[in-house]
Amino acid sequence: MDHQHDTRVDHPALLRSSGLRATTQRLRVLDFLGATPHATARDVLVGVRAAGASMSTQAVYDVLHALVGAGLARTIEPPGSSARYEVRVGDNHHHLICRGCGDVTDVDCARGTSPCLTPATDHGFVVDEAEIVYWGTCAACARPTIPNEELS
Amino acid sequence: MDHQHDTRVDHPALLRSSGLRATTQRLRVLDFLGATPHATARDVLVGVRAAGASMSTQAVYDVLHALVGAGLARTIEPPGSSARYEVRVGDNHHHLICRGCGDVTDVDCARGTSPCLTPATDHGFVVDEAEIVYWGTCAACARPTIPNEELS
DNA sequence: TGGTTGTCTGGAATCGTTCCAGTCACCACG
DNA sequence: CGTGGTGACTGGAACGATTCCAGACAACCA
Repeated sequence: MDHQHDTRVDHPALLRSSGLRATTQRLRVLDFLGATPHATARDVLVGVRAAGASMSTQAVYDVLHALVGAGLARTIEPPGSSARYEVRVGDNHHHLICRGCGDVTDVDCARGTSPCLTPATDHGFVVDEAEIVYWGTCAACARPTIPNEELS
Repeated sequence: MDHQHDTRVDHPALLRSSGLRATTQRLRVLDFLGATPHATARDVLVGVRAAGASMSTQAVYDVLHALVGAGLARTIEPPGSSARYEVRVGDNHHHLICRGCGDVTDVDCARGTSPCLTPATDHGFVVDEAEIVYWGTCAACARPTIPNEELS
């Protein structure tokens, strides 16, 4: 967990070059997302507040929407989970999602650029992306349960 | 749109063999889903009511959950859309989703059974399914707009 | 036929997300 | 550097999809 992350990115310049204002709130959110991939809006809210910012829920959503709209972030909406956000954009990567705990992990695309796959039949669609979600059980959930642990 | 659909399936027997009671409400929902793939809960509600049933929203959800739980239906949760339900289960098919109108279309898997793909790196996950969503523009949305139509 | 219990009813609640009018603060320009 | 324009945040409220809950109903089996 103690790895170098995007604190070296010039976030103010990044925002401005995307046509956005470099507000304090946006910088806080970008810092947080850089350190915490696949965070929910609530994760972001709690995280930026823990870092000393005073932001409302709405402001968090506003910031996230602005970032996504400018292509600096994107959303992942796993079934049964509130929306998650990541700043890894501009590449064609996919996700592993754990059926147990909901953990989301990036995985590089082994095939190439979008669309990395084409459907058997396109039904008249012009396909521009093939989004792949690998469902399974993560290492933590695959571990045997501790015998003393009660099943709910 | 005038095609034969699952009206010939013995829905009562299907339900009972899955350990569920063959209630009128469930039969209505199965009939509707057979005719209308990828329907939202609201679609189902409106649809079964149009067919003469008097059902509450909660009953619709209860029925859908029971069907999904018994493996007779499954959910699709496209981003930005409420949950959708389909009765095509037991095969490994994928979906085309239109970025414009949200239309969801089934597409057969060209690769085989689950998991039809494996990730470049599994990060410790035991992968059991690779879900593919082909994003693009459907034929209807790809048509040129009518010149008199105002852009909003 | 009657009893059991899964399922539906109908009102209410939850939660993630968005709306909205007013205030604030970034930043371009003089 | 100061200032005005306007994008962005505030704070209260609303919305919609979904779930909760206690009681009534109805499928089904003996």
